[in-house]
Amino acid sequence: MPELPEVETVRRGLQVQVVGRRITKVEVGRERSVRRTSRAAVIDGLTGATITEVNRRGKYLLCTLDTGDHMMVHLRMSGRLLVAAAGTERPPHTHVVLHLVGEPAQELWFVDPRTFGEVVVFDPLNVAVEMPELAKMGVDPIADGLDRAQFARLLRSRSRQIKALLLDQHVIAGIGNIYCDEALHLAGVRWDRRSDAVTPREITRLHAAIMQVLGDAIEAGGSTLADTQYVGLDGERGWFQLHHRVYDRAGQRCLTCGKADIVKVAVAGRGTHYCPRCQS
DNA sequence: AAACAAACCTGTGCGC
DNA sequence: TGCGCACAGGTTTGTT
Repeated sequence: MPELPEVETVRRGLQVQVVGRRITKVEVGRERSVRRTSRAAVIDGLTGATITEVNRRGKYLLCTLDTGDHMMVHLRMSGRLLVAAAGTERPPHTHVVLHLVGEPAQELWFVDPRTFGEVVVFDPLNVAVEMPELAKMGVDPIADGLDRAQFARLLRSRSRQIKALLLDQHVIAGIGNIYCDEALHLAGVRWDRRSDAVTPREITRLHAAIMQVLGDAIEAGGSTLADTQYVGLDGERGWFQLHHRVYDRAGQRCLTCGKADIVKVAVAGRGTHYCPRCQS
């Protein structure tokens, strides 16, 4: 579910509401959410610790603790982080709860119906062993910055369908299905173009489209679809879905040309939305 | 190397 | 109203 803009929105919420507060108690319900390590490792690693910093790399949230350890949270498809007053009734599928000191006392909930997401406490000195995917992650367009020249080099480094390349977290980190389809549409580039055959003019357009879509979506607090799966830390909805031009609009008139209908096809199991007239 | 398909889970929406 | 199937924002693994 959450892509870079949604994760960034959560990160900003954590920055304001959770940084500097000590964790007094930790509850782990479903062990699957902490499967990378163990229930004990997460409870022992977090109890008594204070989160001093919250960073994001791609779709990974990385919290620095005053103990020297780091806490990684990945929301995958259905994960949510929520802050609520201590003692508030918890929603179904609340698998990890961090009790935060303060007045009033609050709790940070990790809620995840599909249980694809995870919470990991690890020693950053052992990152290569405990979180190997972090070392292999590609450039984050927002956190690291991504200029046109570097983007052009990434496109030419492989010969793949452009959509597959943009979704590959080892190449560019943070773009998911929604923002990929939206960026390709804005740039007028079809999903099945070869990455190394995109023209210089198209590279310029696609680079600008990616930066704009991600930036605008962050400003809008991400996209909250009809199922309301994604919400921010306080349960607030994002509104970028109101600006979607192709995602989840199959069969509807293209908002760009006003003449063709949006087509949806399956590409490697992912729904892919595009305008056959605007994108070539 | 690239492109699928399947796997991991649960919930929801749709057609019948 | 109820049932069964398809599908969902992600990522990994295995197979062509």
